[in-house]
Amino acid sequence: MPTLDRSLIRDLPSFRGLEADDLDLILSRAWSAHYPAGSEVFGQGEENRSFFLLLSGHLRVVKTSPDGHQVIARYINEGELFGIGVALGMPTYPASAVAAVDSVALAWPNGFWNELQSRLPSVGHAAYETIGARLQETQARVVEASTEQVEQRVAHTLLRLVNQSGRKIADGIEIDFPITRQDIAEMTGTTLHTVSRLLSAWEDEGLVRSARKKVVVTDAHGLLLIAEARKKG
Amino acid sequence: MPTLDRSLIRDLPSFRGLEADDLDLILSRAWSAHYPAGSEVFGQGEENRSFFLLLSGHLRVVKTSPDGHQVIARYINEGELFGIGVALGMPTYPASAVAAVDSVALAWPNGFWNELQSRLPSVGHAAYETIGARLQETQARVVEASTEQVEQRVAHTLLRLVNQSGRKIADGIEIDFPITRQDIAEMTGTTLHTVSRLLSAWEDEGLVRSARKKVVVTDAHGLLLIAEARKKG
DNA sequence: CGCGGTCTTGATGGTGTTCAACAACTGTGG
DNA sequence: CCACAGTTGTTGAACACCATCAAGACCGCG
Repeated sequence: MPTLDRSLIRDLPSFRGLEADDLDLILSRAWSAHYPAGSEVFGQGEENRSFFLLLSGHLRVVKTSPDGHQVIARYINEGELFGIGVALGMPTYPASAVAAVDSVALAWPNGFWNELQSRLPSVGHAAYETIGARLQETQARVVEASTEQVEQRVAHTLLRLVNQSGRKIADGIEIDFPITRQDIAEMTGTTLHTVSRLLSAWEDEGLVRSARKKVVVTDAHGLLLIAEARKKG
Repeated sequence: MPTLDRSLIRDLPSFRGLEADDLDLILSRAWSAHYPAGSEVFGQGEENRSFFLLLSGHLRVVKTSPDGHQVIARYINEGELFGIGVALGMPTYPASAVAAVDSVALAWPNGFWNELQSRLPSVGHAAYETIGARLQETQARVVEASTEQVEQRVAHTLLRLVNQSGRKIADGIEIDFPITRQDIAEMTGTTLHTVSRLLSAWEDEGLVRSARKKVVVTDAHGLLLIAEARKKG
């Protein structure tokens, strides 16, 4: 296997400002793997053995409830760490990670975590900030789920998706990976039927443009108005 | 101010196995404060300056949404760390902490965190495990909120409360602090009316016994059956 | 070309909110 | 010590939201 090149990770937020030696140390312990669209990087409940960094592609983080319902916890974008339960002492992965498109990831053995954290504290720090951001996002979702109507939740979710994984195109911002009505339903706790109706209505109002496995937000501000709408003062 | 005594923290999970010297170091940087029932330890959005450990009492962690809705994120019990956003690099507190009963907490300046983590890694490790457990719990709540009916969510919430903060009494397990229908509603994303109806029904079935600001689970197994009940196969 | 996956749209009904009124309890101040 | 106000809890009735059921259109792929 050819040695991994520093340029792969040099410019990522997690490794910003490291020396060439440090990058080489990190890469010397890493291996890379390709995951075809639809394949699983790790499964919920599996023993936590490695932590990862997504080099290219997009992953879906899916939690399956005891009664078989699927919930999409979040999407992972290029350059993000994932599967870092080792930083929180988790013995197993709490969710599955599935490639939404063909993806490439770096992986390290969990045993490397302590060494990494003590020799390059800035990397550990960055990882904990990532965790903090995700915790906040998860808590925000609890608040949304507890207080908002379906319409507002779907609007918020679309806005989050374009913020985190949006790609600017001619007439708006496109979600950068294939996403179905069912996927959006699993992020918002509703059904694909309701999502379909909402997207149709919003398309009529000129807020979004959608097609098969594709959503473009054409009027983020208008969508925000719906997301923030309060039924009662 | 009299020096804080080692016995205050010696037996807590976070500090298990530390030497007397280590405990003294930790206590030398701490101060303690009393919070009357209903008072705020810190407020959502305030600058994150300190982290805390609850010595006695119970706290409610409350998030207020932009449109004014309150959601109870969790309760803090005796011996638990809280307000440890510093470990995740959070600049402000993401929620408020309110004393549910008269409470006493130790506090440390955030600046002490790095020193603590490097000199006594086991404490840092314990804190990260606490964060991991809370993250998992929060994610479980997202799944519940997205997939379960109100009745199941309330049942799950009661079970979680008695597991985390239950006190065994003659005929069941009592939630160890005053809790209203409204509080339970804010933990489950419903209204106090619905909670009241459910508790009345469950009382008739002999699953719980409730009074003003008080709930006793008398048949945890029966409640679990409701919590796990699936409407559709 | 046929099949499976995706999407749309209508009709119907149930769950749980909302609105409303009142009862029970606690603490306070006269 | 009692009256009163504020908080907490109960219960009924009406309706809104959205899940569910149902049927079919559309699209891409093997």
